[in-house]
Amino acid sequence: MGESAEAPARAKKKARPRLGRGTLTREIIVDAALRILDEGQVNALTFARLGKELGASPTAMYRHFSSRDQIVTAVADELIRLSIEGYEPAASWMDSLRDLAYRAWRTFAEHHAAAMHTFYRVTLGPNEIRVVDAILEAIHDAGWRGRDAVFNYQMYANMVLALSGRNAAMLTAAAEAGMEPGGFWVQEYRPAHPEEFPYVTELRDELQIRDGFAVFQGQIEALLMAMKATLPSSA
Amino acid sequence: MGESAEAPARAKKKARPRLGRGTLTREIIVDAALRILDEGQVNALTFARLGKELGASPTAMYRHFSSRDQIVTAVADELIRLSIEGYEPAASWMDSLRDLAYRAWRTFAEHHAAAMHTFYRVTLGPNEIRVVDAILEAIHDAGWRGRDAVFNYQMYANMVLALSGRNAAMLTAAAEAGMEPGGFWVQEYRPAHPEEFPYVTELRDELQIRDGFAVFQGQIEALLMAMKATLPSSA
DNA sequence: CGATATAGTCAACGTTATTCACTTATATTT
DNA sequence: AAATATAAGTGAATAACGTTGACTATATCG
Repeated sequence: MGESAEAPARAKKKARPRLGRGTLTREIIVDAALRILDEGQVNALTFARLGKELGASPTAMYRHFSSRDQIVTAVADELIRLSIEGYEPAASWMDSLRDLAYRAWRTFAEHHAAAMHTFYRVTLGPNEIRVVDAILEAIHDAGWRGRDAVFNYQMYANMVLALSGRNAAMLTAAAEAGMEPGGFWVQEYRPAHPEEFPYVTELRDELQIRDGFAVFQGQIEALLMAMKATLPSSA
Repeated sequence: MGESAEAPARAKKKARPRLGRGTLTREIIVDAALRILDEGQVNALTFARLGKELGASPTAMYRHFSSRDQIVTAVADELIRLSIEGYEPAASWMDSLRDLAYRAWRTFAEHHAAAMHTFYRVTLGPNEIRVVDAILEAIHDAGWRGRDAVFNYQMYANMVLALSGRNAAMLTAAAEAGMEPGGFWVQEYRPAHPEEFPYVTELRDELQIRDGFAVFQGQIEALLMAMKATLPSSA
């Protein structure tokens, strides 16, 4: 056994001591995973990278998750938690739904690489059910019940996730390609025969608008307005 | 030289003869890629799989595309082409936009694994500009011009892509997990403390609805209705 | 203090995208 | 038609990836 403690840095490769027993938990791993994804690259989340981030062996994660996919699903539920942290129902159901929608947009934009992997998943996790209940509460306050309530819930929730998710995916793809954040909102067409595409040609300059959030706001307002118009007895 | 033609099957491993020069083209590769993705698995599209599908060396693809990502982008433009094949403007701008929306939904659902990789990309390809022009034509017919036209175009196009794309992603994830196609539209919560989530508990049974297209229809109608309501001079 | 199960580690495997040196089929030139 | 050039298909090699199984240390319980 000798004096291995004397010059450990010079030793073959074993610089890192073994981690203690309770060092890793699901939460710690999920936090690290989110931190790694927040650097922006879609494929940055690898077991090797997780190991480096936590000073652990890459395979240590398998003691807490049975696959990479399970880690991603846990990150998805964490994203949901972040988005509803501190949420309180507003005075009107429309304001509640607006608030929840903007929260999702903001969280997904902030953690876009993580959101890209998660926006189409149903985690069935502990936080997801909280949001679902919060949305259903607003729907209930508006006056819908039963099947109608669920249909309106579906239209709203699915739309918020889809729009926020696509924005996150575009942000990630833009970062990956080295473009500026709003890059993928810009559509710059230079057709060989402009006369074939008169409308694109006419609006060439205006198509460069890149304020994704304003578009999102417009879409949410459109849905809320249409929902309100179909309210059973709002008179 | 010699009589290698006599027993080629017995030879070491070289069963396949070398392909002729014009055998592979971008189109042929894209078609094969789409065929492979249509089998349903997200990660089925590999160079090895492409090679097998085309009877070619996996690395042959690099003579026509410089990376896997470029193949996926080409598949994206092909999806766009498929979705507008045979499209003709309808009598009213709303019917045109409905038609284009349903086409996108159908194409994305049919080729969901491919759509999952492509719905957030701006391909700037030859087919994309055709759809953009078709949408802008309907917007023009409705009466919008300039900046307003572009904003309404953004709301519409972004929403159709996001909703159809999320549906495609859910279909793919469900296939991957061995669920039935509508699996991810079902949200079945069994909370430990039902009284904490009264609205989820009350609507437990109705939450199992799985008709994604009906929801999509509702969302599109909501947007069209809201757009119509803001038309400048429709009176 | 010693047994035991749990959590972290290490080496290995099969796949993956990508690169590079090569070879051969076709198009062009003479 | 023969010679040449060049683009297109090939195969071996590499590094990184997720996952597995055998191992080994450590915290806790009796």
